[in-house]
Amino acid sequence: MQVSVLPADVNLANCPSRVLLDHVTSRWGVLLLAVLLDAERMRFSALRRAVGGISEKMLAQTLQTLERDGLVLREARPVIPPHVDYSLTPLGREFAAQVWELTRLVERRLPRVVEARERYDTRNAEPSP
Amino acid sequence: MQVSVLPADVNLANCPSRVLLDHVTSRWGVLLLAVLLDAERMRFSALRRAVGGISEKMLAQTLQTLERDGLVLREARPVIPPHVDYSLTPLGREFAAQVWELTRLVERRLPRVVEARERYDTRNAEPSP
DNA sequence: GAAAGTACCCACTTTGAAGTAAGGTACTGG
DNA sequence: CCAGTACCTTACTTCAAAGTGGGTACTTTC
Repeated sequence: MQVSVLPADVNLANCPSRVLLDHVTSRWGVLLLAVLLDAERMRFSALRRAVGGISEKMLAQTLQTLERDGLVLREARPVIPPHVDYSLTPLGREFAAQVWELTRLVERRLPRVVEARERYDTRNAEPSP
Repeated sequence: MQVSVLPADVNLANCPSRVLLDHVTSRWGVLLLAVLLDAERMRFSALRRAVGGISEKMLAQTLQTLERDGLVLREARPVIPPHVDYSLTPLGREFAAQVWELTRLVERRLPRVVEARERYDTRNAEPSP
């Protein structure tokens, strides 16, 4: 029996790859992958401190999504107080490398973008109120 | 007078780079940048056809955001019917190259992610109903 | 004995991103 | 003369993402 596995295409509206793309480009997903690439392994509260502004809820939720997708490995040691380590899987490292580059590019090119916005705004200023 | 230009850091909650990151990782922003990298130059309706499921509103809105950020160049020829070409600026090409790689990686690795999700779901199935 | 660290979960509310639908313009082809 | 093309804009609505504030269970430190 023939199981049809069409190649994924993000440009198709109902392609499952869209969901994965949403996960790895999500607001907190990008940042978590990037810091995990720098860190090898991190605890919950260290991640919370590393990613400015993330809430505990969103941290837990995003980590679960990435874990389910096989990008993040969760290792809990049943001690008191609880000790949980998060790290990237080999698969996760592939994605993290990409988004890491993207975040660095964003940081590097921000000044140019700010200039571009200023140019755009003066060019498109209201001509006559 | 000293104008302080701190280096941008996406891990800081109130860093302006967060906004730019949101733009280039937005649902439709990623896809538009990626198709524009493949195409050199594209018209509005061609983009609409290329990116499955995008509405005219979101297409116009996302293009405006990317244009304002200096990533996309809009060239309108005042003819009837209107003819508008969209292309990447050199700056835009840098970002597009990154997200292009990311979309290809997503497509390539989707099968592994699907497997990972199945493993996760059976492992974490409800233990006793 | 009170507070803080540790890693969460749950319920509730808010926000904003996105979808839907319609209108508008100035023409061309049937 | 009506439909269609091309490129939008505006108004209204919806829905999921995210924020808020609480609780847990146990230990160590002040």
